[in-house]
Formats: sequence, C-alpha cells, structure tokens
Amino acid sequence: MLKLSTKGQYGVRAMFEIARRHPGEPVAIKEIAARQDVSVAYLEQILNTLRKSGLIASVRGPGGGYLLSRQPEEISIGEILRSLDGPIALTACQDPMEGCVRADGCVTSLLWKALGEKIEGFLDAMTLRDLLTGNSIKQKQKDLYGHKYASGEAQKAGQQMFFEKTGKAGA
Amino acid sequence: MLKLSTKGQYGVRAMFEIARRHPGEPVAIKEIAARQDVSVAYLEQILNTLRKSGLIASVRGPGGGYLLSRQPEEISIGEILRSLDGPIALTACQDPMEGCVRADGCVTSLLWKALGEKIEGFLDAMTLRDLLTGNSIKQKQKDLYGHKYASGEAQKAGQQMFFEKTGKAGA
DNA sequence: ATAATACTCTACTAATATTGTCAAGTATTT
DNA sequence: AAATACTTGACAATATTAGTAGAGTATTAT
Repeated sequence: MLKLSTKGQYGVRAMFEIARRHPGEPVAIKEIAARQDVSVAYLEQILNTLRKSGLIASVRGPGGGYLLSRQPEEISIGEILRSLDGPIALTACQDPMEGCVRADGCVTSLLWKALGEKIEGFLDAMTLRDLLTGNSIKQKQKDLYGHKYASGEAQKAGQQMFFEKTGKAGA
Repeated sequence: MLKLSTKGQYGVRAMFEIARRHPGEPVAIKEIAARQDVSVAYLEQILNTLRKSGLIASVRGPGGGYLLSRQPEEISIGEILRSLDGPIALTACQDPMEGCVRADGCVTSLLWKALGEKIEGFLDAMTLRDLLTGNSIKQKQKDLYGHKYASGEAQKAGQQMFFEKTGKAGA
C-alpha cells in the first residue's frame, strides 16, 4: 500500500543526476536515461513536466541538456513529486469539495489529514542538497533531533511542526 | 499521489464502528454497511480478512456479528491497514530481495526508507482508542509534543523514534 | 426439525490509473 | 546543412483496485 509512482521516483533520480553536475554543463537526457535504465522517451515526458514547473531549464543544441533552475537546497523532494504526481491526497475526503457527512467522518478524516501533513512536511523539508551531501538523511535526522535546522527554505516545513496543531503544518 | 486504498479506509471505518460498541453486543455487517454506504459483499471480504488477522472475532447466528479481539488501545491503525493492503512499500527497492545496484541508489533508497518508517510509526502509534476518544488526534499530538505517552503498546513505535536512526525505527 | 439470521468462500468482471512506446516535428549550434 | 537535442501529443499495454455475484456453511430461536 501507499506506493509511490515510478514517475515520481524517476523524477527524483533524474533531478539528482542533474543536481550532481550543478553548477556546470547541462546534463543530456541520454545520459540520465543510461544511468537509470529508463527509456529516453519516458524521461522526456518527466523532464518536460519538471521544466514546465520551473524546477529545471533546458538548453538546446549539441552540448545541450538540463540544468537546475535553483540551488539544490532550494528544491525540495516534495516539489518534485507534486509536480509529477499532483498533490498528496490520501483519501477522497481530503479534496476540498467533498463533504464528509457521516457521523464518524470527522474522526477518520482528521487522521488522514494529519498523516498527509506529516508526509508533506517530511518531503518538503528534504532537498536535493540533502541527497547530494550523501550523509544527508542521517545528518538531517540528527540536526532535527537536536533542534538545529539545515539551510534552505525547507526549514519552514520542518519536522518540529508535525504535531503542533492540526490543519496547519502541511504545505 | 500516495493514495490510500478504499479497502483500507473502509476497514478502518468498520473497525471504528465495531469499537464504538465495545465492549457489548456483536455488530452485524448489515449495520456497518448501512452506516458507511458500502455493499455488504465488499465488507464481508474486508471483515473476513481482519478476522483472519486476529483483529476481530465473529459470532454467528441471530444477534451475531463482529467483536474486537483486543482492547481498542491495543489495535493500531497500522495493523488494520497492513492486514488489508499488505506492508507499506513506497518503492520496489524497499522489498528485501531487490537490490539497488545503481550509483545513487543508496541515497534515494534511504530517503524512501526514512519516509516509510515515518509513516509506519505514525500509523502504529495511532489506535482505535485514539479514534474513539474523539479529541484523539489533537490530544495525542499534544501528548507527544510534550513527551507524554498515551497508554497501550503503540507507544513503542512513537514519533520520538522517527529521527533517531535510519533503518531501525519502523515496525 | 426447520426457518431465519448471519457469516464464509471463491471466482469473476468492470473501471481506472499507471507505465511506457511511437512517431513526427522543432530548435540550436558547429 | 548536418548533427545533436529537446517538444509534443496520441496511443497501447499492463497492473491494480474496486466491487459484484452466487452458492454454501454455521448457529440459534421457536
């Protein structure tokens, strides 16, 4: 249950490949595709979406390829996934326009909402920089555990917020 | 993205209905189905699975129905969902028998692993009792934020663990 | 006994979303 | 002008989910 789409996974991996080279020469689709065993055609779709979302820029012609539009610490995993797969919506009730009319609706609805916000908070707090530093996740865990924040805008969605209140923490 | 199956959602709601009556008379499928606008046949599948997992017991004959096998505080949402939808596996790489051979594999793999453990921790810490008390989620958040634990076995998977180390926290 | 109530089991189908391919075209640089 | 690389949109294959159907088994009240 709760599977992440391959599109989202490939997208993150592709962004990671591009970030590796940052700042520097554009990264060609062919190169990314080779490193990940994904077809060029499929990757084109994915990168095209990411470009339209403003996360990457493309350079045409020989020697062309893709570049990050922002610094790695300014691009969160959450942004990448939302760009490709749309917003996190664990249940239909999370959609604004769908009322939860049943008696217990509010209870379970609150549950899913809290979980969704928790997940979003995690994904928004994690950036490409964290992936690049390699010790990223472990280190970040330490930082957060010790109430020290990493750099970048992602801190505003930091894990400290998860349990502060219902209905405000997520992005 | 990251949708929860309706099966899992219905299952949690059904368990909630049964828990409401606990301890007391068995709850008939027909009643649960009526309260949730789900077909009896579909609910039968779901309850049957939950029964085989040992979360509920059934009583046959007139006046029969379903009962909780344990106390509400001893049944976590995570158990219910795992029973119905299998283990949380955000990516294929989370499956033990699938190697991550690529260069960056370890980095993204760690990311998904950390997220998965975070989700499981949340779901395992939340019990039917929390749903029953109604103020459950808000209150629980306060408790956890203030380092006070609620009763029940769920505390061992409490949110404090999420960032302690990689690869050990989840259930 | 037997009828009513309620759970059990398995197979199957319909709908939906994901995943990925294909082909033709457009832009840029050497 | 040729090579390289990105762009676009339609489409097909596959997998999963969601839900139905129907025949059967067990239990209890009368």
